[in-house]
Amino acid sequence: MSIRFYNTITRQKEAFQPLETGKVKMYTCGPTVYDYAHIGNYRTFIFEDLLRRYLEFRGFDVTQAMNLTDVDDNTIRRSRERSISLTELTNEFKTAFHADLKTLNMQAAHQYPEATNYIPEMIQMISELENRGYTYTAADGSVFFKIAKYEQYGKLANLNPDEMLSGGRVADDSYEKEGARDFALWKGYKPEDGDVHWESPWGQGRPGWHIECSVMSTELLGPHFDIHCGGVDNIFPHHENELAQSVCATGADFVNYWLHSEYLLVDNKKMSKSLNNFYTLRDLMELGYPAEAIRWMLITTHYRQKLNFSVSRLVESQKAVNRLREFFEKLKAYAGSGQDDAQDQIKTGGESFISAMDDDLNISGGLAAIFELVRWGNRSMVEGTLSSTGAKSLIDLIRKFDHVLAVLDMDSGLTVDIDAEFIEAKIVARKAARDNKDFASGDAIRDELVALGVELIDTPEGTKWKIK
RNA sequence: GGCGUGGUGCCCAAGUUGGUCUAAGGGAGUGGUUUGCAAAACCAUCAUUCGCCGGUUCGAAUCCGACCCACGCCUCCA
Repeated sequence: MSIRFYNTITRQKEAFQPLETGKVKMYTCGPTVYDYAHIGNYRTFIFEDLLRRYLEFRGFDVTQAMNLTDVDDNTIRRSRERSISLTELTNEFKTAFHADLKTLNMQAAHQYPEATNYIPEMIQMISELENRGYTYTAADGSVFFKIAKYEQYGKLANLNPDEMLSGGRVADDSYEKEGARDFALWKGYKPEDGDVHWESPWGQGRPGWHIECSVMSTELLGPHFDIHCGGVDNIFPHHENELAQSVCATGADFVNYWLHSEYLLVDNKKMSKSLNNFYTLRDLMELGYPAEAIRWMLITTHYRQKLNFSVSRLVESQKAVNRLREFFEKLKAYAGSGQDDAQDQIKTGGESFISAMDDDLNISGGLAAIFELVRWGNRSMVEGTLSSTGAKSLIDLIRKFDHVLAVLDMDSGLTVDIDAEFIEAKIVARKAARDNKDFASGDAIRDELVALGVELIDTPEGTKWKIK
């Protein structure tokens, strides 16, 4: 059996076959760094994290590049609004982005190419397109890609260029184009661009949005690579345009598998900056929702399924994480001496997980396999039939699963306004009361701490506490 | 107008190349076990039913047709 992915360009699931055996090269569209990313944005990034982690789980050597768009209309406009330089603005949000990735326990990409570091290469690719006759230059020094010259245009998005409506937004476009659907490779300088401009064969200006990804993916992964991902809103126009540029410039095939994640919704509407219905990661953490609950919520709905965000889902997610973590902790503390080495369950559990996840990352099926194992393991521990080697084997398997899920070792990111010493002192006082059978005093201490957001858990190894 | 996705128990959600679905898994609920309390865990229970109508078939959540509803894309967007 092999891994199968739903490929946007063929609109069907296909067996995954990397270009080079055992190695996967993936390019994942990253953020435009003009503001904090919201959790809808993170849904896509976390899907990409899941994809990469699963490929690694299956033994592939993965190379991932994620671009950071640090020059475009939004970044320029925002930096001027704030009267700071473009670099100053984008550095602020690059830093914030990396911090958020860490909070959500995403693996760092191997490369984070930034658009402004690839201007010469972009000019080179545009020149190549010009040489091959795919461009024209407008009076203002802008260079456009002539989609009429590329007969495959529209294949990825499944759009027929002749039937595409010319909406109001096109009329707003102040660049001079021959065809309404042609897109800018290079934008001639305009006063609104301030000091953001570079010298080019077509005069002062700045790159169009799409060219950066064609150039940076080619530079870092080669002209032809395995997987390209992003949110479904990138299918058109961004990825369609990238595909056109790359194929026309290099003459090579571009991407073998296009994978796109669906939207995160709020009240059944797309979460977006323009609808102003978004939450940032920081917003949610300030409201007291741990990062692990957020990660779990985003990861456990299939990536091609719309996910309706709600607070109750975060609460449910936290409980699911807790169930897995409690199981893991119980296994580690298990001291029973049964005879069952759990080999049958480990075999079927592992196989079920893989066969589900191999099918286009069917995470629900994968989780079902894990939780069936959890229930069996808990029962075996309660009944004492599990052997200590069985417990160790289960721990190893859960660790492997957690390479993919990546929640067990997460820092909750939560804090309380009281220090650990205070809590420890309360625990000692409570123990003294309980040793004297003074349960009323002991319970009063428990209640006091609960009111402060701290939960006490009595275990055979003593009383532990956690932030609730 | 063109293209596309989805409607499964109280909530989330898998299953949709027909039978093993007497519909997985998580959360909530209910009843038990365990527990000084709490937490966790375990057991039992929780859809004769898969938006609606009709059809094909020995057999349909899964195929076909019509319809209803929700959402998205058609040059800001993850």
